[in-house]
Amino acid sequence: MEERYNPQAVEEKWQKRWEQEGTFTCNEDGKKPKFYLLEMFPYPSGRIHMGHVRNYSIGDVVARHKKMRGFNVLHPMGWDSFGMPAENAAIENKIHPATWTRTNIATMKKQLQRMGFSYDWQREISTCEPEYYRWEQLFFLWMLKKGLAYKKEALVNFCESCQTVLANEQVEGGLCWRCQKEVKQKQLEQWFFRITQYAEELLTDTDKLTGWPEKVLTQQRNWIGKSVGCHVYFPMENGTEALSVFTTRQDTLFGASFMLIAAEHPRVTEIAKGKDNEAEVIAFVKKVKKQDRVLRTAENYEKEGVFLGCHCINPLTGKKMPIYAANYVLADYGTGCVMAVPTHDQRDFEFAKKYELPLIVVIQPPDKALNITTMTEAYTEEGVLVNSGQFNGMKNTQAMEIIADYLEQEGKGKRAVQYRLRDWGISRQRYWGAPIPLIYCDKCGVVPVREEDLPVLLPQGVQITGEGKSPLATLPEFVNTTCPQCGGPAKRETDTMDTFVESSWYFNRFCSPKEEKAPGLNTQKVHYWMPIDQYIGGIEHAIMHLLYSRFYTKVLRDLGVLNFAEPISRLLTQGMVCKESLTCPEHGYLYPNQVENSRCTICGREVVVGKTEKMSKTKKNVIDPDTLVQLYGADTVRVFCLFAAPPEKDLEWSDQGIEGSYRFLNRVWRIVMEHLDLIADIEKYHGNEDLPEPLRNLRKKTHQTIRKVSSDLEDRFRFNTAISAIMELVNALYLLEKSHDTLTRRVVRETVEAILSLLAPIAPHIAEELWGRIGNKDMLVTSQWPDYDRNVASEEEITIVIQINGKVRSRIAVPADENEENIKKTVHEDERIIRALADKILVKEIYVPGKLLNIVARD
RNA sequence: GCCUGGGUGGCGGAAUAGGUAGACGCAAGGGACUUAAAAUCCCUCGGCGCUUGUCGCUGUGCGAGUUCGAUUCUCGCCCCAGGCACCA
Repeated sequence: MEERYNPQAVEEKWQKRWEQEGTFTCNEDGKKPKFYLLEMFPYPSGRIHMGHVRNYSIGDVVARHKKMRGFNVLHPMGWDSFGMPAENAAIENKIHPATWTRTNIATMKKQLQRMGFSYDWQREISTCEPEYYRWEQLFFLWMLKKGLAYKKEALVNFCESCQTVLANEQVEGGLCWRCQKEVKQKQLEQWFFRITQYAEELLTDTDKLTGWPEKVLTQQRNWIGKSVGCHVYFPMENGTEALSVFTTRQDTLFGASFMLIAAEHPRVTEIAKGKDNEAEVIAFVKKVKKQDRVLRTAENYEKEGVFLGCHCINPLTGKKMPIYAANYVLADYGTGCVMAVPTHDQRDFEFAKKYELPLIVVIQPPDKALNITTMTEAYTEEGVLVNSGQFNGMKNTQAMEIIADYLEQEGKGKRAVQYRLRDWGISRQRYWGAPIPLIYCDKCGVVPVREEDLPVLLPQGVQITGEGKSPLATLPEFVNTTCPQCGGPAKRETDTMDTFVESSWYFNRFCSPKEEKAPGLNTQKVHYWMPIDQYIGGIEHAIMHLLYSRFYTKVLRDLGVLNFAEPISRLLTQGMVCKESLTCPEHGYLYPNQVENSRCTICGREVVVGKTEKMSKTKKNVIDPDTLVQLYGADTVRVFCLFAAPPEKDLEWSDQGIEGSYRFLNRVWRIVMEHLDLIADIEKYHGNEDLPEPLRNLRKKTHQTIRKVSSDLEDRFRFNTAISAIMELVNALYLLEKSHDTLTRRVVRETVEAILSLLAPIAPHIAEELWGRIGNKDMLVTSQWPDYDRNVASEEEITIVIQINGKVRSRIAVPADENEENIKKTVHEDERIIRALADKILVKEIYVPGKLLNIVARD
């Protein structure tokens, strides 16, 4: 009896071999072209889930394929190991974040190794270790020196009952997730990176990112949100400091009939001071501060405001404009003040109607006359200026520049560019992050930690309760220090850095993971490998992680560390693996294995099936691949993940179908074993003579499959269709009758080799095993990707579709090089076409070479 | 709400430059092999209709449009997902 496919044995054997031989260890020297392939490193949340497996299976196919294509491939893996879940685990299970994190890393590393991914594990990094974050602290100091890091007040979510700062994720419907009390906004001094200084470069460089998906670039451009307009100065009637406004609609300036200031803007309380309704204003400001920032500016959100008892002057009309504090204006965009033009802005229109404020039409549409008493909505289209003094009669689009010129001449305004992008707040009032290396001295102020004193280590002995101030602030031995400048007593900064900082430069560190000299990056090595040739990760990182990484790269360039401006040449954003979340009314989110017959296994209550969303530890809607690996082996899991959908598409998880992938690998195993004795010691066919038809067809299919799989892997990243094609080739091989004839054996050998080579990046273990069994001495993983012969792959006969008025009526088979004239002749001899055209008049014929002939006919 | 994507059989998906809709696989049904089961192999498989055919109509979220021809392009709508600056 033939030996059966035993994935566990095969996979463990080859994983050991690859490790022993250092197959995936790489270095800089070598004559091959370099290829840096990187997948987004995981947060070590506990166990690998299907989202990771999908991401890393895709990456591994590319890495192994590139290796077979002759590239010197860098394919590293590491851990984005600072973050909130470690602290949550500490609160829940009283386990130290470091212990929890390192245990998770060990587990997940084992899981990844069992998947057979081709990582160079010698380069493994973990961002929570001082060897990593010490350089980040150094970069912080350098950024501070350049003014790229600075401190300012900013709002945080604060729960007064827990006395702690909450992440957005920890606020559920405006309430604290732990105590259900109302969450307040609190002003805190926080550190920021001046990403806005790079806004223009980040924007213009998107044009250079030709290897990025357009949708990601569009999202980044919109996020940066450049708008071109003017600052306009509105003098106060009482002579105090004029209000400066940013507008992109200076053409509507004559229609500005009132002024709006963001409720949380410091100017609001200042202006209202001593006014009759000061108390009312203060109450309003308090109320708005509680409103959700996102909702507040929504189009259909109730617009609210309060009169500040004061006017400013329209600089062009000289008219008095009442000043209101409003909820739909944001303090941190533009100047925080907006000139309201109710006739030509919908939100201002609604506000004006509500508070009975004056309307002035300044743009007249071409087809109708606007009337302020009958208008039901703002007119936001183009038109001709009216009520606009010397600019009357101009098209509003033309008046843009002219009015801007006028404002500049008169000193009443200035052209200006505004970005929606805000500076990157990096302070976190948390323990499990990189400490910000600063010291506060009563005498010297803010003093940077001396470079030679880095790293500022995270202290170990800490109690994490989820309540009270930042954990570091509770440790006197950490907080109390001496000032590096004056030697007097001083206190350390107790905030840690946003974990996005670590992931903004880790790809550089992979190039010299053990570098101990400042700045932790060996320039020669980094410049050999960088930029990343192919980056692969979830679409959910389209904006923040990828934008921060681009920014940080430009900063490191300007700090003289790097010599390039963009870290990623080609980007593949994979869709998410989604699954519905399950919640128990008593126990919250549940893992799939905590549910039986739609009941919670802890308390027996009925579970609520939530919406389908990306797999995450928080939602517990994760699938652990281990059981699948145990059942079917890593190769099957890899094939299944790749076969289920194209990489960019979201994948709603269902384990239906994994049997099919397993069956396919079994079919591959069996067909090779069946032919083993016939093909083991024979050379593959590579001649030119005329073959009998079944062999000719098999060869054709073989070469077509090589062509198809090559282009699917290389150009299209369509692994699902690549696998389909290999399946078809395997099916074709099954249809061939076995024979001892030498020619057949040689052609079969060619096909089998092709199947195994094409399968090598996708299901590497089984391919490697069978490759050895058919008598190859060298490993498949380091062998060459197969070539195809165009002539062998080409079809000698093609099908031409015949349509009448766009509907398929017949098909004819013709030689591939048949000319149009002969095809038309054959078509008109086709019985079904003759019948269909019997009572019709031929109008015209459209011939698409090699594809179809459409006959347009009428009755 | 805003920004960005997506929607094709019972299911996952295919159709690569506007040109054969449903490749490949799953599930289901029928059959072969077997004492039996598993495994394997073969057949059927979008819907409706009939004269059961190399048949007709219909069909790619919904409604319109452009075109000889639209899953593909344009406009409007519905639904789903991602992001919205402290989840990573």
